[in-house]
Amino acid sequence: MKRKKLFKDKMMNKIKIQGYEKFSLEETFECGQCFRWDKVGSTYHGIALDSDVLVYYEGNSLVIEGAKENSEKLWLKYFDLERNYSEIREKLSKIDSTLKKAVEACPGIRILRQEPWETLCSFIISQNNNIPRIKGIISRLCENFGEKISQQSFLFPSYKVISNLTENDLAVIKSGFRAKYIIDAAQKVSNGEIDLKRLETMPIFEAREKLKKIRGVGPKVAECTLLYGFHRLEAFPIDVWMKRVMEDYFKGKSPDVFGEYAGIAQQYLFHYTRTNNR
DNA sequence: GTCCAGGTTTTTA
DNA sequence: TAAAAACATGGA
Repeated sequence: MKRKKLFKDKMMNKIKIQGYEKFSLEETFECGQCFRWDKVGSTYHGIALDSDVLVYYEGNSLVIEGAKENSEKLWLKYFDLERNYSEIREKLSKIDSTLKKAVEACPGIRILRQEPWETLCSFIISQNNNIPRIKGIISRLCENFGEKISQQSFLFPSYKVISNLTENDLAVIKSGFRAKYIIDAAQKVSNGEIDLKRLETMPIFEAREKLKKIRGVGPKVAECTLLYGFHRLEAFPIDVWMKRVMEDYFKGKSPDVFGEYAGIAQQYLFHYTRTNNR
């Protein structure tokens, strides 16, 4: 029985990607944009694109083990590997010397294209919370209400499913006061009040206002959702860390100084100050 | 026991 | 209108 499973694992579909430039799994997964990727030895285990996968380097290839057949294109998009980041890094480096340092400290970061609903829900959970606990809550949310896709893995539950739950049902995930926010978000998406499809292309200022109609979604969560869930690279989330960065290095300036890639600039700066202050 | 965590809502002055 | 306090939970 166990042997059979092992055999099956061995035969699992593997995708190999080459030709990416300065991409780092560690910098990308540990920069605070995602909560469902975990380091396992020298690999990362995660659930994305409806698959339970292991990703790692093999020579100069990036391997995605467990990916669906013919999903290479989707994974390229997921990791944003088709975008010319070296050009963006150069552009950003010219804007400011602190930003230049931040860029050089973690050039392997990519902004993932995560599922919009999962991202919205995850960042609602993130408020006034720490990363280990955010991960725990999300993992319990998936185990209790998501579809099981393998021995240990569950998909992120749909908004449809969550929209029919009560705060009491959600007690098992121990999200505290955030439970009612999660349900409100699910209901507003379910009943069409919030149209995720339209948010993708809507002018960003309108999209912000739409998202903030959800209880528990303020400027920070809205901005994170736009950047990580909708790949709106001009979105610029400001949390306690970024507030400090802005105070220290960009006093009196607006995020506009970072231009169309403000979100990517934010990610370099966020990772830079966090790793330097520990 | 107290403080804090990738904030937001509610209450208070 | 702006500034505090409250909000659940768990680890340090």
